Amino acid sequence: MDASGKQRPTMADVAAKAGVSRALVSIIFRGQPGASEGTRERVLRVADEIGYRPDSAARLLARGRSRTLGVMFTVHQTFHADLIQGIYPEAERLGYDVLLSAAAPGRSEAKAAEALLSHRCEALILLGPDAEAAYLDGLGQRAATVSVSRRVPHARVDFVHSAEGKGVRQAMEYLVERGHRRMVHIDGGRGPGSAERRRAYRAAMRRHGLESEARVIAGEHTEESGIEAGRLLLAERNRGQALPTAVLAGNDRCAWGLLMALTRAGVDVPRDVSVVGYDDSHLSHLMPIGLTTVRQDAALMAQYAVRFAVERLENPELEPREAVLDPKLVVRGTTDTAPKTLT
Amino acid sequence: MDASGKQRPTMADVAAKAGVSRALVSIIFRGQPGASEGTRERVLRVADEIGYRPDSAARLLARGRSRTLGVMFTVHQTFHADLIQGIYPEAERLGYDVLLSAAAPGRSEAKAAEALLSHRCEALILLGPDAEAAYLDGLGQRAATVSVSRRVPHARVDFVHSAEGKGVRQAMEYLVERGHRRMVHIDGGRGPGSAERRRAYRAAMRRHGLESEARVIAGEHTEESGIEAGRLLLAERNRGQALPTAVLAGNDRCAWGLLMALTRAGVDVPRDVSVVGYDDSHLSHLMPIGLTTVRQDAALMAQYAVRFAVERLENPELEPREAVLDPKLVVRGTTDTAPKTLT
DNA sequence: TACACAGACTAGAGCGCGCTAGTAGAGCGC
DNA sequence: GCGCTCTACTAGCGCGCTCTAGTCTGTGTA
Repeated sequence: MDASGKQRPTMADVAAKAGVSRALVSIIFRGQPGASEGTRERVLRVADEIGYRPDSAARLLARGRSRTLGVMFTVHQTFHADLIQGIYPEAERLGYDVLLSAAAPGRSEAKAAEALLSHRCEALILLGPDAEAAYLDGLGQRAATVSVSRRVPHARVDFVHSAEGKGVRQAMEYLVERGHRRMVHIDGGRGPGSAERRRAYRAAMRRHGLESEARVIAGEHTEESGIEAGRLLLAERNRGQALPTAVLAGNDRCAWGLLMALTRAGVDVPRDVSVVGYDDSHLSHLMPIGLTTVRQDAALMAQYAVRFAVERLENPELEPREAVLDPKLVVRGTTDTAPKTLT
Repeated sequence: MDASGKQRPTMADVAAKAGVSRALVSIIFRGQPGASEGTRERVLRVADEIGYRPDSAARLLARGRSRTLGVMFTVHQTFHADLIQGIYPEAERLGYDVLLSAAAPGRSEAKAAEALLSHRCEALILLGPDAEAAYLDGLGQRAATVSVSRRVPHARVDFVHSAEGKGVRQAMEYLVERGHRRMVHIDGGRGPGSAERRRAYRAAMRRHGLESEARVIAGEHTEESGIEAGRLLLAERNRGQALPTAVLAGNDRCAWGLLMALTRAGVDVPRDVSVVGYDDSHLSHLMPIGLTTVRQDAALMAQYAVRFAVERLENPELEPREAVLDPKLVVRGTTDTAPKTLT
């Protein structure tokens, strides 16, 4: 508006125009007591008129604290999107700002994390981090740090995850009850939670006397991985080997890929093969028949992550904590009783 | 390290410990000339020892400029993930920092954008914004703003998109050449680019004398939408109506949903129905047979977006510009010649 | 010897805000 | 009138950095 240029207006501008001191404007914008109703309204109106917005860099510099949470996620991980969606409201509720930084092919987690730190995030929430434990511990020393889905032993890092074992167990019980015996697991490699899921799968097979049937196909938490596993199984079938009657995928993305591969090859899911995912990422309920999956409550995990971060901020001496959320098998359309075949 | 507490070390600490002035440390950290090689090394070593990291809030406050680009995206839009991945390297190349802010159910685009602005982003890159043109124009007045995929007429906003018309035309030509006549379009509602795509579809149908066959099913750029359209078509078939021989989806997510719906119902793609997507988001090549789609080069679009933002920053007087990238039909496995049926 | 001049370094103001320590004035009891 | 409290407000320092305008050497030149 001013001919003076496009400089962004500051608190001083608002103060001058409203005929009060800078300090009072500050008080008003922080919602503190100490200003009369009339002045408050007038100042806010003036601020609005000249388009004033608080400068969070200055604000952040002035009060020692930034009240900002940094969230590191990985591009293309749909479950991360679910988590992010849950992080915003909880952070807002507690009066914290949220900054996002993505890891991607070509952009390491370290780079993403450093960016957050240099922007003065007080706490880091790492979604399924893949970096070395030593590095993550280092982050934990520098800021309140919460890891979601990935356990980081012996590190100053809080940990939020679902009870992977329980989830897998539920899925396996469900399948066994429905007559499945030839059940394969596509694992998630070194992805978050996959070690536990793998272990639980093996334990479940053992418990039902199916050790000889147990089979883990090495995979990842990606669609590619599911497709590849599907191709592998189909190739085996073409060589005369029987398909498994059920597949427990490492996560939903993997299940999704597998599903595509099987369905496109004319395999009927769930008639011929049952498929179970893991995550209940927002896509899972979309498919016409829906993906049977183990639900991790993203919103709740997000809430815990934010609270852990904030509580650690308020009390840095806290010992690293762990939140274990109970996952829950969500039965949809990709599972059925085992096909009647001779074993 | 110090018993004095966990205060994060500042430039003054480095200066004191290295026995030089704060100013010199600043010079060194900015990589400016004016310090001897020896001092430079020593200071950097000391800084490393005490774990000093520049505080970008203070830095940003001190120099007028933040050299930070704010990127607003929508959670769960896979194509946005592709774009983000492309934005980082280009921004880094030009010496800019990147901050991300997500719009999500429950978090409006305005909120996301304001967050970026208050963190002093100098420029905004909006990925497929959905807000009102007037609001976006407002943003354009306040910061260098680039919209990707969504045209914002009469607004102070640069625009990067692909030539939607061309892409659709290529797809339609391809289908017509292969004998398709009953071709349906699932549109993207008011999603970015969908108006143009819809227009181009209609024009193509007209050009081939297929006006009477033209049909647009209202949709969105989501998997749900594709599934729903699929259900609609299947329901029609069950009432005796013929399926279309080809479907042009509003984007890849929609195509993906449609594909699931059709395949699950026993419809063979591409034998019975050909499906074409739009975006070439990173999933499209994953499916076993791959999705035939119109490629928008995400990396290139990201580059343009970043450059536009930076150039506008350097020269605010610039008239709003538009980058139109040529899309390209990528033929994969979801399209085939039209089934031989009597029309 | 005097003087310019480069290179290496420093003093100190100021970025926009938060916050502590105040002040001015109204209202009240005595 | 005095002291007191309470509300409404203000002065001004300091957050950690950048940047302008220096100072202080040592060296080359007349």
